[in-house]
Amino acid sequence: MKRRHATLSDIAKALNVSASTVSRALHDSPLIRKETKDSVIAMAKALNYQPNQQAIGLLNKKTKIIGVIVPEITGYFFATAINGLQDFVENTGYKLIIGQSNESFDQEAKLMETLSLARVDGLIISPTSETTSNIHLEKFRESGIPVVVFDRDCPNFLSDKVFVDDYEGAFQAVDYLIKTGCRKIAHLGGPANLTTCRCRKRGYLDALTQNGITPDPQLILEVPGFTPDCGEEIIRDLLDREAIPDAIFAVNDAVAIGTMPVILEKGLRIPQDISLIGFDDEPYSQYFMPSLTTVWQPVYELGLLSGRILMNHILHSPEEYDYRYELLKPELIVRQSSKPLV
Amino acid sequence: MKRRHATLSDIAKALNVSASTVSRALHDSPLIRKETKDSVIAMAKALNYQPNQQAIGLLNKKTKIIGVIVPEITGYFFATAINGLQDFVENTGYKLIIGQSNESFDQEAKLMETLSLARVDGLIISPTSETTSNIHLEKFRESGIPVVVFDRDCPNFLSDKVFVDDYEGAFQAVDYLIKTGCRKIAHLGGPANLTTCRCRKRGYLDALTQNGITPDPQLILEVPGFTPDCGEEIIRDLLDREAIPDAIFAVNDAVAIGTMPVILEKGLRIPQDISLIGFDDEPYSQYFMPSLTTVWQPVYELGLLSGRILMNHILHSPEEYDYRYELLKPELIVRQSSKPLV
DNA sequence: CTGTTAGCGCTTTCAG
DNA sequence: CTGAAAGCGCTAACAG
Repeated sequence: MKRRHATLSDIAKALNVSASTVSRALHDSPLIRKETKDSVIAMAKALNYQPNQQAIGLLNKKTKIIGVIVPEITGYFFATAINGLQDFVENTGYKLIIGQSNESFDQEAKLMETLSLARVDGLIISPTSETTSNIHLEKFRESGIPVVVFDRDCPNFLSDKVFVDDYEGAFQAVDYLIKTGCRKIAHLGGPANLTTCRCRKRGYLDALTQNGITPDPQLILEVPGFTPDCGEEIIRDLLDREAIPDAIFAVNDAVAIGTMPVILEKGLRIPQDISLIGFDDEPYSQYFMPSLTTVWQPVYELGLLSGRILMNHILHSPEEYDYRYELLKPELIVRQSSKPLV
Repeated sequence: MKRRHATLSDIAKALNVSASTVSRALHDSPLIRKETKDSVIAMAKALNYQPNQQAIGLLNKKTKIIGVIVPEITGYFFATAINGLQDFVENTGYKLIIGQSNESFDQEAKLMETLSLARVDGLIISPTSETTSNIHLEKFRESGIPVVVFDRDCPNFLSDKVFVDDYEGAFQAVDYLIKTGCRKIAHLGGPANLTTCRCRKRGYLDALTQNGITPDPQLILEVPGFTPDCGEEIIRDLLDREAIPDAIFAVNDAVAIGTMPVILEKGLRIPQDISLIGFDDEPYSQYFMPSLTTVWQPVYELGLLSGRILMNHILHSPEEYDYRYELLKPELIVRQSSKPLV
């Protein structure tokens, strides 16, 4: 049974008043007599009135929707960030439309097109590993829609930005490896186009050199993606060489975990022969054996803060706006896949 | 620099024609002369015209938004289902608004309120483990908004439904355990209010009895949630008893994985002393050691099909509608945490 | 082939 | 205190 939604004038007619009176009453305007208000409110409830957001939006040019674009949603990292985002946004009356770029620039551009059409009031985005141009973002900003870039940077694009200090996290991890006696530390890095991956690599390199170790190019590898099979594949190459590393710092937990079966299968022990450190602290990482040492990231906060900053920008959009730049602190979580400090 | 979005009449004015001509031209109406069309299209592009969905929606009472409510989004299961859903919906011009109920009935009800306010054209929902009443769903249906229930059933609620055959998956898993020589098979079941959990339990029970084994109530436990620590906690109780099971069938992979460290720590071997089977086939499950035997579910298809059915209902909503009921087939994936067939 | 008009549901002047 | 009227951007009769 399809019932039309009740409208303002439905209430107005039922009460023999005008639509504007009803509108004002519902907005608790001081211009309306108490009794009128009460009867209006009662009738609204009786008719199960719900204001039509589209009409309101049409009027004040707002959709109360914010767009989110992430590379993917099935992994722990972005799903958790979205979680934080949503928990914040929920209480503001805003809704989230989420799109996945699948690490494809074209899909990302297409999504932005869709979101632009949907007239979102703001955008939160983490770019793909293919994204090198900002034209699509610039177009968004030119039409006055606030944008927050999070986790992965879009260099040269001016906007609010919220990141995790990847450099610091990587530095700590590698520094820790060195302090536990490791010298030949390999790095399984991610796609070099991503700022996160570049930062982690820099952290790795700096930790080495500051500890008097010359980085060995042979030990610096790049995986094409962030899944366990990427780790599995690349570790086979690495372990087939004569000089085997005594530690591995992987770009994330998934890659690290992909290496574990191969390492053990070669008769090597973790951490006695090879220490292993990941990045992200995924929920499962502590359940592997040995449990995985990793760098925890404040992902939930990352999403939450991005949401807070965007909403702030949307609601009190000033003429002159100072873009924010936030850097959240990660934390090394030591478990069994690395040796104890000596 | 905030530029107003171009409107139909902007184009009309620039070309000295009426707004309706522009509208018709843009819709490629046969009533419009080719030259007019061309000039309109050119001008639309020049002004970067984007039709205002809110105005259109206001007119034809559609938002082109469909609401999605899932218990959570950070786990592999629902994230992947949403993935499938989104991949389908993407090409239809519809957008998704996703909400998480966090297994709370109140949050679920509140989300439905929000989605109703947002005037979504349809709803896809997997209810919480607390949901026992359908009043909120009924209200939705009464206002004529198509609903698809997926994965977890809302008994007695009439709508399209898409599930995985949990009974069948569980039966296969337990039958396999028995065929590999296990007799004392424990079940770590999930919240009994969930149809999925009840079906899995029934599959477990039937597999036992059909193989001439009397179920042992001592071996049938219930975990409060779906995380590894739930498994960790409950397995400690179980292994503290004198009669230790020779196999465990867990409600999902996460719970199964939570038990692994405890089992091994007690000096028991998997699968020689205890076979272990999970449910879901999460991405990491094959990387544990031993790798986890599990029941794979067609999650992506689950989401995709739910989307397809909903869109079909929305687009060709007939007067008389036969609700669909789809049951997708899971598949047992045998790995190292269970013994080979004898 | 094209223009005029009305109206989707709501808010907001401007008049009473 | 309340009503009438205009308009957000678009489409769909109804006229030419």
